[in-house]
Amino acid sequence: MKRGEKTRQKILDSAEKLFAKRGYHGVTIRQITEDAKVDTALANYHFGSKRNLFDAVLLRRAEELNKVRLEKLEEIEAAAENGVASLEDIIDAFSHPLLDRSERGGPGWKSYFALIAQINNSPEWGGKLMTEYFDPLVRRFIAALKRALPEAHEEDIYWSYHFFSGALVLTYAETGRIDNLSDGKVHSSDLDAVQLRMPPFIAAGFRRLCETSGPKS
Amino acid sequence: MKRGEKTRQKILDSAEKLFAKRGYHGVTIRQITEDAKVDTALANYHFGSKRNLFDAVLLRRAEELNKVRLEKLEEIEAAAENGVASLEDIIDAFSHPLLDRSERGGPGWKSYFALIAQINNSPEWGGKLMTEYFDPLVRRFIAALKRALPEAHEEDIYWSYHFFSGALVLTYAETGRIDNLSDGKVHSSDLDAVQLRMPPFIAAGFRRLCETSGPKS
DNA sequence: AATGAAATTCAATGAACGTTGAAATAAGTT
DNA sequence: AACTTATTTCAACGTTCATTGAATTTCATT
Repeated sequence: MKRGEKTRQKILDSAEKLFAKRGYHGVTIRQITEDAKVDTALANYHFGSKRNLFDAVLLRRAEELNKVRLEKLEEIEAAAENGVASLEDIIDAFSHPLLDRSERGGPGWKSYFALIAQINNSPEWGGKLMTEYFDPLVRRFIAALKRALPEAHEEDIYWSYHFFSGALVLTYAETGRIDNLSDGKVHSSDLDAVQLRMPPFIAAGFRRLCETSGPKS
Repeated sequence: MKRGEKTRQKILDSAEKLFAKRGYHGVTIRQITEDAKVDTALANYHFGSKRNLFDAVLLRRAEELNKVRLEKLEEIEAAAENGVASLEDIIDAFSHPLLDRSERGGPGWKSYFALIAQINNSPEWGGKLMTEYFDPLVRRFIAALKRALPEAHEEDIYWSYHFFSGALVLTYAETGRIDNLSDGKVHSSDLDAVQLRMPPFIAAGFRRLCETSGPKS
């Protein structure tokens, strides 16, 4: 490990945690460096600017994420006899790596997903930043979905994916709202419960929309 | 209209627009009052504090929204012969008032929904604020869903609603990401296309999850 | 041990922040 | 027209912001 690397990682960890809680504008460099127990000036020394630090936080885990999701997709396609994976498997390959890391990857991953959930729905970052980090992978998944639903109109695939994406992102936002709504009968932190339910729910939606002629039927 | 009411509304309009674009912490009182073309001090004079102004923005349209959504639900329940509305109708009653106002209600409504989408997925506001403004209505809808799916386990209803909610919220966030992904084949601003597809997609998910014994089948 | 670069500390910068009090203006009431 | 109250303007408050330059310390390499 290089000389300043421990400091760099401590700053990234604190930035990740605080950005996840209050967003980019809701956190100051001073709060981050105080949480990391390092001098205020070190954030700018290591990352150049607050905005660069934000990008570094997003990038750090995005690469691993994209890699493992792609591997999972290729795996299930290789296992399918005709090279076309099932809808349920595609949905699982897309969501499982995220939910699994949020559930069992430690607090850093949990913060990371909370941050992604937040910026995903914001006009300031949602379009540009998310596109930059995740679109190549998503395009690959959509290609798989098209093969799994060969009769589908393209628009129905895109809207179905869009619904899927929204459901998934709200899940790992873990705002706890469903806990209140259900009076404690379900817990937003119980991502294993989601893993069980997301593929059948979403796959059924895809089939209803994409296997019939047009959205009305 | 009372004396300062025009100023109040101009401040609310500008605050709504700017908060939607960059979030609570990303906007300053000075930017808001400059956009509204009023003196800086007037925001504090009329609303007391920045935070109170934020709440006032959220509250302004929430009441109308809750009212019309509840009316729609009661309407379809009254029209159903046994008082139990269909899944598709419930989903439509929940989402249509939102999507319709975002599409045809003018730029203020569009900003409002973008703002709601943003804070819905944030830990800072998502749990507490959303609960405060919308939970009573959501509980009413969940009761209707339970009646439409009498065999369902409660947990499956809550998780299905959760997926529904995530899909809906991402829709009216309108970040434009789906536009890029589809190379312009679909447009995130085409909410009529969503109105057509959301009820069948979501209803199929509900049925798959809630009409079978457990999530695995 | 000496050297030199990298990392860290310290103090300070100018700018912008939310908020406020006092003065000025506008409008409704008598 | 005089009075009263609500609204608006103006200037400033103290605080905090991201960032920086210079001084100091740390550490790997000689």
